[in-house]
Amino acid sequence: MSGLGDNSVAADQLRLLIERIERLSEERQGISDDIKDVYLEGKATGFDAKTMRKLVALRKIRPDVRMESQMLLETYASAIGLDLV
Amino acid sequence: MSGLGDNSVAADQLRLLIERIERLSEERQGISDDIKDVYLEGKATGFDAKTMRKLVALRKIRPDVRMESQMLLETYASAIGLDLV
Amino acid sequence: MSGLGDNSVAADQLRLLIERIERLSEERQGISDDIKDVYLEGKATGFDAKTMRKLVALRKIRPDVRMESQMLLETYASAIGLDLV
Amino acid sequence: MSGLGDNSVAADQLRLLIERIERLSEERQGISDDIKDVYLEGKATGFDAKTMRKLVALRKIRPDVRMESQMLLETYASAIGLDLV
DNA sequence: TCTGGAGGATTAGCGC
DNA sequence: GCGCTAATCCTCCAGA
Repeated sequence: MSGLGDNSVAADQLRLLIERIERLSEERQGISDDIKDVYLEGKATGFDAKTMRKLVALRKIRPDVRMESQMLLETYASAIGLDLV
Repeated sequence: MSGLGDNSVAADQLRLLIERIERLSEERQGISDDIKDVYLEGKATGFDAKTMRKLVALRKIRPDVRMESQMLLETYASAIGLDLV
Repeated sequence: MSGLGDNSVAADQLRLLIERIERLSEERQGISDDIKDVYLEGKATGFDAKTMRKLVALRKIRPDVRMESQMLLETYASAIGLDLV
Repeated sequence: MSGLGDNSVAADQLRLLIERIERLSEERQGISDDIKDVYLEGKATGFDAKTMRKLVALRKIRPDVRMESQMLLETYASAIGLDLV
């Protein structure tokens, strides 16, 4: 047998791996749901969800890198006459 | 003040929401890393990661729905002469 | 001047590049719309759009590769007792 | 027969639809390749591709909408003490 | 309105 | 190391 017939050791290993992944995926999904709830809570308090997402994304970037990117963008924008304000 | 000046109540609320999201996101990222590790472990044991992913995806679908889709696909494939085997 | 001030040569180059990209993007969007229309047409004729998408995706894969993947999937599915049929 | 057996009218319709989609997809892919080339050309001239992509994305947004979003972002950023500069 | 799915963009992993 | 492909993420839209 090639090692993957039913009940073989390899089959068991595979099943266990798949089940571990599924368990972890469920946990992750639960957290994703929690995150969604926080955004909804923010929205209910009057905050704009999209802007909140931008904030979170920006804070993930190291300040120096973020500012460097921003300056480059402003340089380019100015060059082609795009007003970022 | 419009409610979002520094140190205002709203500003505090916003900061707390953002921080909760960041904490949850970190947790989720940790789990994503764990999942990735399981795939790597499977790969190291000789399993094909892409196929494992397909398995996980298929198992998320209810059997009757999955089979219904599969039958429809086979009907269409046969109609245009595509050999699925 | 650093080479990107307004009206500089570099600024002109940048603007031209951006405009070319925008033109191409519009063309591409037009084609995407056409594709969407064909799916809608198929749907109106009674075909299932999702299954049509699967067909298109499958036909992009070389037959030997596709069958190889399918066989591997079936092997794995059988090993963990997942009924694909 | 349910209308999708080989050589039936429906089967022909399906095949034609699929083929139209494939033709359009090829065209679209060609344009995508062209776009990629323009970015490469820009990169070769010394421009940063990522920033160019940002420019293109920003120009797709109507100025008033873009500025409105930017102002909101700055308000939020200031509230939580994030320095956008 | 809000939920799910499709499209597009970004990013990570892989192979050359 | 870079370019390419594949996967994930996020946004947008259609449908309920």
